[in-house]
Amino acid sequence: MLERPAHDVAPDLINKVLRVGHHAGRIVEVEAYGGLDDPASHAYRGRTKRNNSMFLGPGTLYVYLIYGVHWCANVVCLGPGNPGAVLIRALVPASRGRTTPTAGGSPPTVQNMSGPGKLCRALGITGAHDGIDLMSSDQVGLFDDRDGVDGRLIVGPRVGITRGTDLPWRWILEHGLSR
DNA sequence: ATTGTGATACAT
DNA sequence: TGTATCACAATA
Repeated sequence: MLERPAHDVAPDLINKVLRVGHHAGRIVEVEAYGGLDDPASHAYRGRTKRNNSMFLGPGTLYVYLIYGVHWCANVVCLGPGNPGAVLIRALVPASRGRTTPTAGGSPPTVQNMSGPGKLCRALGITGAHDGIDLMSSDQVGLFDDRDGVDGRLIVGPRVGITRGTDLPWRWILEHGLSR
């Protein structure tokens, strides 16, 4: 499933459910990032302290801080010698737009999960989750519930980058954020 | 040759 | 605001 290039895995993550603790969201927008071949990837210049979890193998959660403010979450693909990851850019509440009432805080909404930084805040993802194995963790999980939002996939260039802008490695579920 | 440090550019 | 990179200094 994840042991393929990120640009191959990315569209397959659409409509999968990402769960963190008692919050969950259905993936409706993703971007793929490669390794040494992709100048926009954090792994482009090899292994560093920050991108270390991109090298831990498929199923690893790679979480990094952007603008010194927002956490962003990626699902790592491929193996240690050939890093790649899928940036999760937007979610909608799981279970057909309704979320189970949670003890305390209000459940995530469409609006507060529409963006890579916002979704991490909504689900409570922080640097503490960097490097977690999605397949074996009981705190975080990635699921195919064989359900999802109907719609076409819109493919286009990645945003917020200065290099590698030619690659059509962004996938958005049409109407995903409006249902 | 290698390692350290301060400035700076920019943010998958 | 954190990080990587670059230029250059210091070490040896």
